[in-house]
Amino acid sequence: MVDLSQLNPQQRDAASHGDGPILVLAGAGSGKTRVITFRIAHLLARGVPAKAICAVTFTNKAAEEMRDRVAQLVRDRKVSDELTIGTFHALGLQILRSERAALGLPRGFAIYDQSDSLGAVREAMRGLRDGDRRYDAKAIATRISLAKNAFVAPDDYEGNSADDYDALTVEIYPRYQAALRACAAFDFDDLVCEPVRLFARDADVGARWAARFRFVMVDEFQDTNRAQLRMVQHLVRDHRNLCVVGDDDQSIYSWRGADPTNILEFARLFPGAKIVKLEQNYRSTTTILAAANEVIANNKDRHGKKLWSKIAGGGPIIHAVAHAAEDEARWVAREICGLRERDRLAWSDIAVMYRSNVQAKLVEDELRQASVPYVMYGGQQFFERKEVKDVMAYVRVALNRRDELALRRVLNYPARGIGAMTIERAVAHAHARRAPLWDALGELDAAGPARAGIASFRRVIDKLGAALDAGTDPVDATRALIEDVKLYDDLRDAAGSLSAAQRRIDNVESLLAGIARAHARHTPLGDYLKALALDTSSDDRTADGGDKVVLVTLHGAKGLEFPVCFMIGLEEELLPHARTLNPIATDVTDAEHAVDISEERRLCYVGITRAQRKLYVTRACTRVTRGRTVQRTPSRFLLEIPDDLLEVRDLAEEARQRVPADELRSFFASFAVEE
DNA sequence: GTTGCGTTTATTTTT
DNA sequence: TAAACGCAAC
Repeated sequence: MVDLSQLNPQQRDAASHGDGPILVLAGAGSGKTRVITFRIAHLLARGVPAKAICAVTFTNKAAEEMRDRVAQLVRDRKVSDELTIGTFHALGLQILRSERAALGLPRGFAIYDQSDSLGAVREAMRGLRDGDRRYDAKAIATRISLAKNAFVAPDDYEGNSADDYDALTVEIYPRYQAALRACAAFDFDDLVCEPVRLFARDADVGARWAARFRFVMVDEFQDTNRAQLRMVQHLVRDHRNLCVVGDDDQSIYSWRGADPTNILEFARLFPGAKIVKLEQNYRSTTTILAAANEVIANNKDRHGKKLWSKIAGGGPIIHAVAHAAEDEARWVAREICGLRERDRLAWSDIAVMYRSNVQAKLVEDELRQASVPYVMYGGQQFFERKEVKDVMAYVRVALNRRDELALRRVLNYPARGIGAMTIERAVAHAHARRAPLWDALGELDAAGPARAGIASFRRVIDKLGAALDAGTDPVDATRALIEDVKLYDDLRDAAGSLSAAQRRIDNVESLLAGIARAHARHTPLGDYLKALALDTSSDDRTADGGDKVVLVTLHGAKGLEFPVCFMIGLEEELLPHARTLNPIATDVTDAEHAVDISEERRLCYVGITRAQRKLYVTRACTRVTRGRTVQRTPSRFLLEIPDDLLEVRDLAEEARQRVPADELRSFFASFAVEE
């Protein structure tokens, strides 16, 4: 039996809830993962088979953590392995894969990641309105993605006809979708939408999946979009055993399609739902929570919660005011050094959080100056590793000749004399006959200057495909391909230095190692490639082993916690951000709709509640923005924190007093460094 | 294809 | 300010 007495009364109430819908409003640090894992363990103990339980998360990391914690609780790996725990996208993929026949899909159907799908949008935009090709494909891709998130089908898209991009999307979205289907490809959003459409289209399949799970749980429910809600609604259609956990006050992703009404209107969506609030916080001091509560209380449209904790101490929140942004960053760096020396903190106990990535630059400079080790979480797109995607493209084509994007990616890579002209002719030929590009290539093979190149391309692909079909070790088959196309020679030629070339070769080798591991697990190669597309966390950015200060955006900080947190740049136009304050004219919103800063406030709330013991909120009075020095106004959110929780530090004043000591210190420091 | 220059534009990001 | 982008020339 599971020992639910380890939980507080509200947690226990939620974890032991039986049949029917339940909404768990879990405040920051209130132990929501604990509730979900105990609930799963409790259901198992009650005799519910593991196969009948499904838990959905947003990230692979969250899914992994959940599975580990359940495994720890039930102490039976066999049982915990039978649970369905994964992201919405992984679940969608599982559905598509098992209904492959009903959908008429080839075994090697493709998953298009963001850059693949952007490429497909570009392709769909070709030829259309050729005169002004200055349209940004990314803007269209975003609209298509948002439409899919809102479960709007290609033919139903309307948008705002006054908006050029919306109007363009009306034309592009159906073409894009048709192109994907022609390639037997799905983008990330399709992984959620298409299963739902299949359920509606095919009653048998729909009934089967409605009966597949007896209990469904969804984490971070405030982040779900319309399409995801549809999927969940279907999965619990027949039994309504749905447990969702989330926090409306931490809804910060509506800009990418999350629909907070899902959590706000849960009781209406699922009549008779039980609602449990988790308000005891096990993370932060009373001071920090008081500040958080005061700030978030200014938002309307919330379920309403007041976090409390038993953790005392930590002192007041430090409100540091610098003259210039550079001074702010320098002070943060020095204070971090002070914390380590005075309070014996590890670097990794400390985080610096900011609204937008550009703000990190000044802090980075100062930390480097002070020799403080740091990592940036999230940051920019991690390097795409072109060479890995190239090899994957070859394999993708070998598994699915219709995967046009992959085909075009490597058709002339490494160069084999197939120029833009030839490709265009082949594409035109294929589209005219509504046939796959691969077949068109076969017909062009007989003539033209690119004849030899096309023939050799088809030969290597066919050879790889045949080898994979024949059950050859996929690593051997792929390695043979790499040799056939002389990939490593090309990498060596293209790279600037020997070490750069070696790194890229190593990247390909680690892909091969991954394929080998998958093969050892009896995972089919196609399945492994699809999983790889959905998995970004295996990249080495999560390598957080080292003791380093963490630099992270407020968005990226959600779900994390640190003993000491610095929230920097708490100024109007930074938080709340200028883009929220003055929506650009081309946007739909206008004077009639007052600007809504509630999501910015939630962002601030998320930041405050990351801190366990000590919180610093800092700002500057002047800052260089776009090459201009501008006067800054304190963030309105800062003013919402009661004064008695804050201790103000005037850094300009402090610096003036400290100048002699500082100069002395830097004098000795320079002495020591130069020897 | 790649380099270089002038121009433009400035959130947040996972799957 | 600075990086990302478009376009022209190699």
